[in-house]
Amino acid sequence: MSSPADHPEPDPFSPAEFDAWRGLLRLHATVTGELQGKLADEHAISLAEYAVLITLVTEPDGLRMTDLAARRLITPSGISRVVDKLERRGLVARQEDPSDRRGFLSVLTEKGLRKLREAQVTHHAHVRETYLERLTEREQKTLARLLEKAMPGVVSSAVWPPGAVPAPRAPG
Amino acid sequence: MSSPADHPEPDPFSPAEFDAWRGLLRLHATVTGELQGKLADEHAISLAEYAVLITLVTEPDGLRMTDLAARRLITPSGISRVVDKLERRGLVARQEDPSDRRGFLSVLTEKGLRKLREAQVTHHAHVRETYLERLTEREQKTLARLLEKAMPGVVSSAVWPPGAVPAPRAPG
DNA sequence: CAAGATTGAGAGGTCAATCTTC
DNA sequence: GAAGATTGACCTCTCAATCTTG
Repeated sequence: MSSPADHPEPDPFSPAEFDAWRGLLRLHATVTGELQGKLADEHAISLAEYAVLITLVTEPDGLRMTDLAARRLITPSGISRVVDKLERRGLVARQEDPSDRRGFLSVLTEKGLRKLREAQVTHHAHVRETYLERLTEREQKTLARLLEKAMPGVVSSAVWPPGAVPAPRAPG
Repeated sequence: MSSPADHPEPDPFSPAEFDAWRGLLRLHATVTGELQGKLADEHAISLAEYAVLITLVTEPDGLRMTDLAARRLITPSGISRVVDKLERRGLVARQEDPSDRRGFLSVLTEKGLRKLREAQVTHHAHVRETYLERLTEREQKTLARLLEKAMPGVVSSAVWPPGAVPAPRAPG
């Protein structure tokens, strides 16, 4: 016969490690799971699509597909399909990259901007209600500082993973 | 013409809110993304499968499919398919629920326990290297306390969502 | 008829292969 | 030949429908 007692846990998590890991997983799954549903019901948009729109709104010149993929932490293949869907709905547009004929730039359209601003109300309200609202500003800052310490750059870096998108090219 | 300036952000996140939300998303995506790859390469197991095994190891009598789904925050449909895969590989077994002939219990097999213990080494090492290791025990506790305050029960509740799994039935 | 579990169809992602341009 | 983008094959999960038992 055999039981879990015969196969002891190798190098188990301490209680503090266990709580910090499980809490992160559960909170993330709960917030994003419900958020997916609300965005789909109220705005007919997925969380992945929302993430693409919110990434592009800060890039008036657009982003190359590969860079957009790196920012969203999905593959070029996956980005190509998300952008396909958004383009069919007129929320983003593909433009040829004038500096490299292999590349395409995804840019937010006027319609995409309006859609983003509508969806953002739902998004922010939900994230606040289920996560941020019960923390003081000081606690939010402490939490962000701990996340940054756990994985340097994860909060402070303008892009993630760091260095995925090069600094703006010097003119000429 | 129109530009983002004409569609101002409605009720935007404060810097503290923004950092706390973005840091959570990025850290989660980075840790779990790489973890998926390592578990697949080294143990031929997905993160969803690992999560099922780690859930069942604490339940010597097994869990009903619906309860297992609630614990893993996926649908009964999804659990049915994951358990199918694990059962074909002999890592879990389905047993008829003696108290309700509609139900089935998923139980961990001896082989599943061995696989879990092997995978756990990879899992814990990765989570420590990319997340827990740069925090002191005190910081890990602070982080867990903040997550718990943000979403009460998310750390402290033995099961999540709370109440998904009923207390053990009284004998008889 | 309600609840537990499963199945078919579809959405959304990955990897490997392909095409075009550097 | 390498890099950027896309497509085909496949995998996993969800939703809606179905089957069985309470």
